[in-house]
Amino acid sequence: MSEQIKTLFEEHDIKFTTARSSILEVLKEAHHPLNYEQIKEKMSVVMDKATFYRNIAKFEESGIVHKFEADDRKWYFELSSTTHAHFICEHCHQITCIDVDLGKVEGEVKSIVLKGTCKECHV
Amino acid sequence: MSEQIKTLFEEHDIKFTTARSSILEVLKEAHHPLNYEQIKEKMSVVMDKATFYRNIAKFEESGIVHKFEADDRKWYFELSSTTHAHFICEHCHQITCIDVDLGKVEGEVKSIVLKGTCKECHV
DNA sequence: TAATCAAATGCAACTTAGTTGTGACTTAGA
DNA sequence: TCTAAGTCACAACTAAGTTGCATTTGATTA
Repeated sequence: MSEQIKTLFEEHDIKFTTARSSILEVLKEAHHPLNYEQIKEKMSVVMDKATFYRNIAKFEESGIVHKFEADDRKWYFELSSTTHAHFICEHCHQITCIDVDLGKVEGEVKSIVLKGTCKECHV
Repeated sequence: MSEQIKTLFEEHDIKFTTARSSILEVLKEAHHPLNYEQIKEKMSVVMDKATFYRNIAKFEESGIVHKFEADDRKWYFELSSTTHAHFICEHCHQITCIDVDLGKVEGEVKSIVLKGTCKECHV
């Protein structure tokens, strides 16, 4: 387990378990949001989906992980970082992180999701 | 039925039915996106959810209606108009339409969803 | 190191928005 | 009015995510 992840557990007063570190390990390696299925495939340990979702909920509560819905009725997860936008292509379903300048928006924005056709799929 | 809706059916070569006009009537009156339950409540006729979703699918195909997922695992529908953003408050779950200036984004953007805390809920 | 106990896990059953198959019924057009 | 193509209601289904509960695990204390 990486030092970075160990520190996350300590900072947020979360009990260490192999299941939890395995989830965070995957999210740390990925550089874009992943859903349950994708994370499951990459994880080194096998765990029940109930365990997965409960741990994700814990991470969310602590602000370690951020989640959002794409257009496929699935939750996508990523390690929290500065607020940035996600572009979801309706054709290839690829999710990419992008920087956008919103200008002024009233209220506090926590997530931004754009949908459409990415430049690869756009004719 | 309003002339506007009658015209929509003709323009898009969609067969007229009471179920269909009832759905569009509700969407026309609403000035923000609604989900199935909300539309059902407001509709003057009773229809099966299968009928509802199949008709919505038809409208989408024709580009009359636009849909997106909020953060509650439900689809929200509205009449298509110029591309604008939706702000979903994580506290009061109110969905509001807002104008944002995205600057340059590669690809073609069809929908923009912002989530966070609206100014009413923000302390 | 062993005992303790709150917290985490696995399993199975459940929830629910949305989807699909099918036979009966409408609608538009001749 | 008659007919074919399309639409409808009903019921059964799908699947991501949730919940209850008995068992296991890991941080803490002795």
